[in-house]
Amino acid sequence: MGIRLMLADDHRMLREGLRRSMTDQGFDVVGEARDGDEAIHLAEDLQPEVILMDVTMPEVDGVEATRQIKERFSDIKIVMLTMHADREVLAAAIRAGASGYLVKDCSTQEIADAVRMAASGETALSPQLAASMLAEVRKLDQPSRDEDRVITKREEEVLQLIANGCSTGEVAEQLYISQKTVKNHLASIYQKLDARDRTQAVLQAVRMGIIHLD
Amino acid sequence: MGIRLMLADDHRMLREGLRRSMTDQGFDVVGEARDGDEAIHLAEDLQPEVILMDVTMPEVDGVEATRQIKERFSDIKIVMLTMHADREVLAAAIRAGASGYLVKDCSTQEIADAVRMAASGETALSPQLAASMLAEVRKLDQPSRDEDRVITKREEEVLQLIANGCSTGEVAEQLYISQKTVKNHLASIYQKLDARDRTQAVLQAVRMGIIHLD
DNA sequence: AAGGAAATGATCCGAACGGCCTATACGGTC
DNA sequence: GACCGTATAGGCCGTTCGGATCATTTCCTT
Repeated sequence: MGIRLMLADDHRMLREGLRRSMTDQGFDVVGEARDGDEAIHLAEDLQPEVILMDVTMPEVDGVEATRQIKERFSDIKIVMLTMHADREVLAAAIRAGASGYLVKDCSTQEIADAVRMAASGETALSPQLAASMLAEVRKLDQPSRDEDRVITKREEEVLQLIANGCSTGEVAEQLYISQKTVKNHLASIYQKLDARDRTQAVLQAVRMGIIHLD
Repeated sequence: MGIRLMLADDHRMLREGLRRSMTDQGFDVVGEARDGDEAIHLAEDLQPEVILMDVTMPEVDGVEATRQIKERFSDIKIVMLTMHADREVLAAAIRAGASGYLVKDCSTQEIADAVRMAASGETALSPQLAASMLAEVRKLDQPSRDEDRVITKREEEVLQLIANGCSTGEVAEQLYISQKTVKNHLASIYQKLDARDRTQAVLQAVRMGIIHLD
């Protein structure tokens, strides 16, 4: 029999397609998980050689599931699947211990190759995510590096709290700083984001993806 | 030969899986498109009976592509595929003229059934999106009717201008009304949206889809 | 004809906001 | 050691904001 493979994806359509493709490629698909939690438990029971794991799944996402599985069963290789080439997610996946990272828009052959490479201990990245990225990723390994950061971490905290509905005073309380400091941070934010009040600052930050709406 | 089917999805993996599944189910897969633009052109050339169209695609999204295809070739049936059950998108898809709406987490059999139903003029919705939704959607079909409108048209104008960066005075100028009236509208908005200041009001309105970020 | 919602407008007032200036402390970098 | 950015904090001041209350007109529905 071929390499013992397990699938983890919350979309049945994709699981079915993968199971057929991978079986045809000579792999032994020993199980399918519908979410990250199930993936963790099934990995323990089935002990597959390689797991093809989707990034976005209910309950526990693929990255976290990967982290937990690699923590307990470090010889299980995990190839991540994702819809879109996202550097942040790629970095997180590599950090979590993934042996590969594939964009779903790749051929059956490419997936099969990646699984075989993973099984033999190599790392496979989607052709779309060239090797050039790898270096960058290693560098960018530290959680949200300081370069190209528009506003500072503290300013971001302030802005996020404002977006969450806090007033200046409430932000000060939550961060254990004075109202004046909060206003200082805001003034700095206004400059950096080219905003003239908190409303514009928050909107601009949302547009730029700096902060998130609940 | 079976029903002439065309696929439109930007993920090759999904296209390959679908092509195999649908071919097995007796359909005649006559073409595949990688984005909305290609889907529109291929639909014209191939004149398929049914198109399985992903919602999220580059260039032109599935909903817009559906709208354009139905506008010119109203007898081509389109079944939308989506990753997640989203009422807003569902409503948009139905408005655009889609004959079906499937969540990707459904079986090959369900997809095949939906395609057959679409071909015979019926509307198929994912079991996950019960028929109960349909009524709601049809009701909500007219572009922003007055009922169940949270804030009035005027209030919406005010809020949109605030979101665009206007101060109270600037809103007043643009709408040819006094600052006081703007403040009155805002006060009314705060009540309705459960906000205590313009920042929260705008954010809440964005969350609710009442206003849009540039 | 009556009632109600929407849009318009006003006054008063306290609280919040934003601009401006200054200052200290800490951590890096040159 | 000097310098720069960040985080902290204070004061001052004029502007803006939001709450409360009230009035007028128009339009739509009852």
